[in-house]
Amino acid sequence: MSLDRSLIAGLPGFAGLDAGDLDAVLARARSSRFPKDTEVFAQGAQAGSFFLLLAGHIRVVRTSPEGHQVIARYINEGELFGIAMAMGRTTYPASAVAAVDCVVLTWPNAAWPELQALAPAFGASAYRTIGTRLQETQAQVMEMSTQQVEQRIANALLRIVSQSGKKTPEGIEIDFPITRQDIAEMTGTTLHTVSRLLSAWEGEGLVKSGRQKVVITDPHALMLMADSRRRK
Amino acid sequence: MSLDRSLIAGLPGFAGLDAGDLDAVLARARSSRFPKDTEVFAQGAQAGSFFLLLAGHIRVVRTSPEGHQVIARYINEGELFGIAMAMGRTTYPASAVAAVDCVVLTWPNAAWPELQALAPAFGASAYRTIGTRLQETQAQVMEMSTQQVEQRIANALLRIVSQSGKKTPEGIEIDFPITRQDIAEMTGTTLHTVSRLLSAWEGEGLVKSGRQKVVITDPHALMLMADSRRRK
DNA sequence: CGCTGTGTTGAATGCCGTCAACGTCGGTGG
DNA sequence: CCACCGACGTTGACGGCATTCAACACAGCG
Repeated sequence: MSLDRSLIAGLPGFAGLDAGDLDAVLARARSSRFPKDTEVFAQGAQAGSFFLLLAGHIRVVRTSPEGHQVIARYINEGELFGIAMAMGRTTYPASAVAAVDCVVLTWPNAAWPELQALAPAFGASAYRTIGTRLQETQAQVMEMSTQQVEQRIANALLRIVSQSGKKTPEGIEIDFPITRQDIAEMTGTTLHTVSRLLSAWEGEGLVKSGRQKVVITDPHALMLMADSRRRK
Repeated sequence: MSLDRSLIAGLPGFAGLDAGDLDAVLARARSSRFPKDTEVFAQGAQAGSFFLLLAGHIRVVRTSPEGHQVIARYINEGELFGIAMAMGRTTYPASAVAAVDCVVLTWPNAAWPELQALAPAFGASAYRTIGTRLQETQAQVMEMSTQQVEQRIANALLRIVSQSGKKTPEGIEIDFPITRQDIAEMTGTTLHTVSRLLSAWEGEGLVKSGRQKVVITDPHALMLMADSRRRK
């Protein structure tokens, strides 16, 4: 058999399935590799499949008619993505780009009902995922409405490291390449402002940053930064 | 029987049900009236029920720990709301406040599986609703990232009238009371800025506004305003 | 060795938030 | 009926934060 059960056995959507069920789930899937900076799917394209990220990190990007880009979220290992179909959509609302080399499982939309039948937890888990993302996105709207750029960037960094942080001797590091521009597109600001802030924070010993790399050296101080309310 | 089938017969989630099924759906529901400015449910409260708005308009408000309020959306007649439960949540992530006198159907969470069994379209419709809201919220993030206040307000007004617009001799009117403050909380700005903008637009003949009232007199011109890109 | 992508930093502009004062409408109670 | 009061709305002045414009530095790569 080409795909090993252990790839998905530990995921919440497939908890409690026996070996045969897991094999049946995998039988409908195709595994593929996406090199860094390649698109898994493109915004506006017909949504014929849904995906599960086995390894790597994926950037979900929305592009406005005017060409502005916004990073809606990062997908971590083990997460579903591109589940437009479960939301009753026929096209993908955003593009998915591999932030590093990635391994992805792909199912055709037709497999959705089958997976739900095989794994009762699968549907619930998927819908919970969507619910969580709605929550997070609404929280982001609140942030953008009420917080200064400084705090939004601090929050964004903390959110990333909490999900994709790698401990190093110097602190917690974001374990995929991320540019100032990326951070700007996550927080609705410009790379200039991000650069200035990171430089300032580096001077204060909160972070250490380099080319496409950010290390949080003092998470606690950054958390203070994140919710020190400047506004009334 | 206390509730009439015609209340829900036309809604997408209950399409194609016969009279008996409709009665069964209604049998589990309770109808209640919420006077203007009363809460249907409160942010953070245990989510024991979900709701359908039969008549009126409801404001969904999120309040930050610091006391900032943001209007996440308005609920229109015929829409489900407070469906935290379908997203795997146990508390409501926002408050729902009646913008005018409202009539609301309430089901206990336990009725969710029953409704899905009775009306296969119900589940799909509900999940499509959540998907749509995720979409809209992400679009809002894009707006806030890339557009000026002026365009965000124009877009917000157009979105409202497209859903809750009432034609009048003078133009299209928002058919529930809405204050400058409300518009500010939808767009992440201040009531001062909204007031200035509306005054300016009134001078140019785009809108006519009064106390808790906004009428769009020139929708086309407002649409131009909405996506005239100032930024690069 | 030049080119492209990334990052830094300074200076100037301007949008929009903040502060402040006043005007107006509508409801309420004497 | 009128006076009062609170909620809502308007407008001006000021200033700060972040964008914009610009120039340079540096790394990686063909």
